[in-house]
This record gives sequence, C-alpha cells and structure tokens, in this order.
Amino acid sequence: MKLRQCLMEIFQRLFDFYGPQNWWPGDSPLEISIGAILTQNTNWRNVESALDNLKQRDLLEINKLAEIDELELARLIRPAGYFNIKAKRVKSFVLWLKEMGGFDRLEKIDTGRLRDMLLQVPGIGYETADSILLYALERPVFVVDAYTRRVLERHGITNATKMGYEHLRSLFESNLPKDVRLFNEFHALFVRVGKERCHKKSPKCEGCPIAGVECHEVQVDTVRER
DNA sequence: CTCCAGGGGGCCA
DNA sequence: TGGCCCCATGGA
Repeated sequence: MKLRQCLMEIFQRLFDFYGPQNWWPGDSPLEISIGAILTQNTNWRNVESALDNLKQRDLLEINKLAEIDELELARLIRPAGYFNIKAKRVKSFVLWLKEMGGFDRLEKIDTGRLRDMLLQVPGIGYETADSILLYALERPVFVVDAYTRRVLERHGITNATKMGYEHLRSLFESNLPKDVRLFNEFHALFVRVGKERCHKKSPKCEGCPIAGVECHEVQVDTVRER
C-alpha cells in the first residue's frame, strides 16, 4: 500500500492500542521548552526531578532564568545529567527567547523561519527544535527521534537508521496531513511503542500493535539533505 | 557490575 | 557527510 496509507494505518493501530498519550507533560510553553532541552539523551524521570527543583523555587519564568547564575542553574538541574552543558543551553535558549520578546511575539513568525532561528541557538538541534515547535508552540512539525527510526526499521518500512533527519522528517510531513494533534500523538506513540522493545522479547514482535502492517519498503540509498 | 535514557557539538579525515 | 568522543545522573 502507499506510504501515506501505511503511515495512517500505523498511527491508527498504535492509537487504538495505546490510546492518547497526552504529550507533552508540562503546564507552559516555557516548561515544555526547558524540558525538551533537559531531556536530551536523558530519561524523562530525571528531567522531572530537575524541573521540580526549578518549580519549587518558582524559577520557571523567562526573566528569572535569564538572570540566574549559570552555576546555580547547573546545580539545580543536576539530576538531569550533563548539567554543565545543559545549563548553558537553557541559558542560551532563554536569552534568545527574551531577546525575541517572549513566546507571544513568536506567533507571527512563520514556522520555517522560526525553525531556522531555533536551530541557530547553541545546544538546540533538530529534535529539540522540532519538539519545541510542535509541543510548546503547536506548529505542525513532525518530530523524528531514535524511537521513530527504530520502529520504522524494525518493521521494515524504511531503512530509517541510514536516513538523515531532514529527509525522514519530510517523509512524514509530506505524506501526512499537517495536523498538530496528529503529529503530537504520532510521535508520542512512537516513543511508547519504541520503549516496548518487542524485538528483544519476541523476534517476531508478537503482540506489537503494528506487527504485520503491509507496506512496500521505502528504500533510500542516496539521501540528499536539502 | 554494566547498560542506557524522549541529543548536540566539536574535531578530523 | 560520516565516524568518534565528550558530556553525567539515576534506575534497571
């Protein structure tokens, strides 16, 4: 079946099986954004612990984070790991955000340009930028991560591990309706099913909701990025 | 004890 | 581009 039907089939099965994932955990665009930075290569549990430290001190505000001493910030986010480098990254992002005039001011900037700007901020790469765009700013951007690649690879849909980030992202964005709610749920479901690691428990991936989805493999040998 | 999480950047060929 | 290394905590 065609790729877009295949992707929707996968989404349907995942959603029917797991239900809504209610992403992103967080009460404000700022908390979501900071969480996106803190969770880089880090278990979410540890991130929550770090975010709690900031919440308890009422530091989840742009001006306070912009003013706080970097070493002090590093101490507070310690449980999230990589605390020195993440303190820098949080600082960079918040200072950029403040310079931009806050989240409200970002609304009038089109998604493509905003994405480019985010990618300029030190410590914000593709996945972090897209997580902020989708989950904090509610822009229709598909977030690709290691789970996405693993699941696609595992079920023989694409040779995703060899595809560049942008190519894989455009694969989803050009074959799905640009719907924030769909992208939100889809990525969260990829993470959910990716955590199951059904390939280790059962090589055939029995019990996996998307086992046996019929889809001709999308082969990409020469991947060109933009 | 080892392994690895909801990555990104710097360096080098 | 592609490979390698570094960053670091806490749970399994």
